[in-house]
Amino acid sequence: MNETATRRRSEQAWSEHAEARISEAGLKRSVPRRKVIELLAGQDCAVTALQLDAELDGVGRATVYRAIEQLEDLGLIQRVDLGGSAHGYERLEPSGHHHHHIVCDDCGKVEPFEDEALEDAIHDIHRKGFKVETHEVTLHGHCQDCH
Amino acid sequence: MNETATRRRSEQAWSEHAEARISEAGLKRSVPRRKVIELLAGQDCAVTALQLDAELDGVGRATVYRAIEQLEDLGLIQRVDLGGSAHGYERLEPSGHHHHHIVCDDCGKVEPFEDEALEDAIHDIHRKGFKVETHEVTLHGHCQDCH
DNA sequence: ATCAAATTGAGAATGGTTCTCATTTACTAT
DNA sequence: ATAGTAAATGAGAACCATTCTCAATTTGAT
Repeated sequence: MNETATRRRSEQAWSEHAEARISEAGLKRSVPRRKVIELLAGQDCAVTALQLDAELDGVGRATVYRAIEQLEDLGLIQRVDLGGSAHGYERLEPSGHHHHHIVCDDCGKVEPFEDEALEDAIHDIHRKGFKVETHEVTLHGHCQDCH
Repeated sequence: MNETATRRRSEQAWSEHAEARISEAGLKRSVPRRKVIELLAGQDCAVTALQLDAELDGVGRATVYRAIEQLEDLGLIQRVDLGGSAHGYERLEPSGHHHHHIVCDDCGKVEPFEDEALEDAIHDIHRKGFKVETHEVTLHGHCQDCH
């Protein structure tokens, strides 16, 4: 199985998972929200609310923002700060598998990366009085083109 | 020497360092910008542009934002995303000493933390084509009061 | 088919940030 | 000191991202 096929299966798993969680939470399965979920399912990295809105015909902007808020509250997506003015959002896989980001502060280019040792170090952090659910790591610097 | 005295000395070192870097960059030493620097120097954790503006009489909002942009470009402060609508900013010590943040996604409470092993893991990350300058780590979860 | 509750879209309102521009201030060379 | 010049400023307009409002529609359970 190639990479594209693997990703397609994971997308499907996530959107089904998301729809199921929506129902469990007592919310209805509406068409516009499903469109938002499907679009998020197909992204490789973070997208902004306005990017989603621009891609979705027949879905109001308010609906996009509302869907994002609900998905975030249910732990299905995560907000990430990639340096610009708008926030990005990306899937949280049920498996826990995820990446972090490296950002060029000059041109704004964003690349995802994964690091096992980093994950281990983060999982070893325990703070009294806090139950940690997710985490976000961003490296800032300059890319080759801007250096 | 107690903690307060240690911090006071570090604040002073930072504001002097910041003023010096401002001059080196060919910028003038203006009174309003100095007020912004002094106020940033006295903070224990991240503050927003609007918080700075509210504290500073006789300094225009635009000046606060301009000062923040310049200080960020010079690597003297760092922007951090702490979950709310506005961005926070905090000093980057010349020594490299810094903390990260743990945020309660329910009430918005923010606590700083430090972790040596985490820093080591981050410093071991190398990405071809990128020169990493700074990094940001945020843990999200629920605090005792909200759990 | 009926009903109540959830959801929606359009647009207004808000909050945070950036821009504009005429005036003031800081540094440099006299 | 003084004058010249470029940087910096404040007030408010403008802008972008986000949230709110509300009447109309859709959904899921009866």
